[in-house]
Amino acid sequence: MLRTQTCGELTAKNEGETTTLIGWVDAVRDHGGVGFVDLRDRYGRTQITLNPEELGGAAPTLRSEQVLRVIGTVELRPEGMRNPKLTTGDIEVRARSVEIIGDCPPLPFDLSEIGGGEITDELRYRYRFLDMRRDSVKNRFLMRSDLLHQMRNFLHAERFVELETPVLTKSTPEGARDFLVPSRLNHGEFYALPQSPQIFKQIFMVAGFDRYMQVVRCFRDEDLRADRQPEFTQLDLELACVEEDDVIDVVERMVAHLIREISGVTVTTPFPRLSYEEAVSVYGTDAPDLRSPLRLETLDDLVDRIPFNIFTGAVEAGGQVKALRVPGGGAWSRKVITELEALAKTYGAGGLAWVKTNADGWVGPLSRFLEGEALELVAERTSAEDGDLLLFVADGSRGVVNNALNALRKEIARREGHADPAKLAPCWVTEFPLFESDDEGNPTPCHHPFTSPHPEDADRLESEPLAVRARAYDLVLNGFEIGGGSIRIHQRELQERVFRRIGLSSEEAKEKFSFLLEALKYGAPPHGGIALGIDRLAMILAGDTSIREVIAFPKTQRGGCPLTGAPGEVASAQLEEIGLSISPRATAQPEPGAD
RNA sequence: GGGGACGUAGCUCAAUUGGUUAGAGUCCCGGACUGUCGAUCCGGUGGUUGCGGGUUCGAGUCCCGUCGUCCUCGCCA
Repeated sequence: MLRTQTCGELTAKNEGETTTLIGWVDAVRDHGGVGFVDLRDRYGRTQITLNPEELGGAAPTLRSEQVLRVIGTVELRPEGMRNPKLTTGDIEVRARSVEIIGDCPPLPFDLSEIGGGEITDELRYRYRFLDMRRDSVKNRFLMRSDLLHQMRNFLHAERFVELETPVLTKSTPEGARDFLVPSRLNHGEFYALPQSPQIFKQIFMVAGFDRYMQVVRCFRDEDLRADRQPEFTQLDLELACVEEDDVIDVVERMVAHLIREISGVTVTTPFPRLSYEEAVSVYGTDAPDLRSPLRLETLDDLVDRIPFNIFTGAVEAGGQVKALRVPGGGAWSRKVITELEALAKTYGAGGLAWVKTNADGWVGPLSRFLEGEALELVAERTSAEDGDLLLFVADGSRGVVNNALNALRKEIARREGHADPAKLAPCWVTEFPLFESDDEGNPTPCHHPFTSPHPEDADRLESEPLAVRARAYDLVLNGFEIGGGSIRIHQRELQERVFRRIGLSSEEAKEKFSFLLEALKYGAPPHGGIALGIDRLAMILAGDTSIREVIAFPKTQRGGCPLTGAPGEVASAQLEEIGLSISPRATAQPEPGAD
């Protein structure tokens, strides 16, 4: 080894020892006759004392982030010079040799975590190797490493088998847009990168592995968001001979264990469970943030007694009227409410109706319609009290009402301090519909086409497909979907009925999924599983609002990698090899000075 | 594809109603200093105001376009 200790382990016990350390220059404090260097590595910081005379006069010029190899003696610091903030703060290393073994130019940005403003993400990711030297960034990746380690330990102890699946696989018709990889050996044909290893893991169940796990990269070519990257990591699980409760049980024991180990927080099990219908009704979303106590109330049955034609019109059009009660919101200004209305409008709401109570009684634009009996009914339904604000969204589309109110509920939670990142509120959402209606009104899977219908509803698959519940469940944490899974279809006959229902002919089904259908013929046990989004889980445990913070080399919103510059053009010879040519439109650059 | 915010020194930011030579901190370079731990003090270098066009006597500031970053709607089985 080139070093005898790390920068985090020398203490008073090592007094008098000779040590050799290697680390980065964290700070230089030069006092002329004496100088100090904080040497930093992954494990900590150690103060080096420099005396120009003892170093033979010609001491090198030291600068931040150079890599130094220091040979010296461990000495106790003089009384009053100790630094209680460092574990190595009782000692210092008096250098007799300092060598720059990795020089470093002036830095493109300030690594100091104290003072200074925020650096733009693009710059941080372009110089991620520098960014990661900062404690706050480094610690996120150490945490993520612990998280994966704890997951594997837990699951291996539960007799899961870690198996791998291909990255070059086959494009499937459903779901997100695939990333395609051209085949050199088969011109005109393409692999697809997996959106998830769904079918492979079901085949592992048919093979009898019984309990499968994999930490696996998945790819979806869709637009990016703060919580979505084109490649992301899942913890993928599948179990044979199980029902919903078995999957839910093992996952919530694991998640409670992870949260305890990583965050030191105890969450009680079992986690709360809500049906999909209940979640949408009460929170306006299938991924509710249970840290906020606010609830939505449906007023559809009261609109006949509220003389406000926007409300009655919404219900007559097949939509809804729902209210959100904000305790204490009576004190909120018109400006704040206008901001909330603007938010609601981004989700397609025509406007935001509201009333509030203050010393003048009920005031607000809606108050002239809400009087007497109507007011009493609404106040009773929403449990409104003096000093409250009531917000109403009415629309002919239930989706608009729920999306807008979910956004308002989250925004209000943020403003009221209910979105404390240290609080962790997991829940399960169950009994999703098996299908939703696509643009043409045809049923399309809510989850994926291998999800088993609820046994009570299976006979309505053909007659009332949209009313069929699925044996699907999502794990939600602080308003983020961090996992989703289901009990799968393990009978070929039922699987073919579902394919038919979503408009896949038996030829198409055979073409796309013949390997699964084939496997299901050969003795498939009942099975089910789940996939957890590791990036999102790590993000929440780190208290962040973007998964980029816990991804080592993330992509920008346009899908670029600031570090490597990917994606990039390739040599024409490479294109020829795979039999591809690029259409001119895609590569045409406006020529400077043209026209 | 749509909406919004931002883009000024390597970095973080400022610049009054459109008005003189675009400033400060930090970094970097030089100097002073034997106990600092965000060392301090003195001096200095550093600018295509993202890019292109327009309005104007005059544009960092106003207008149009474009590029980039971030947030978001659509999209994400």
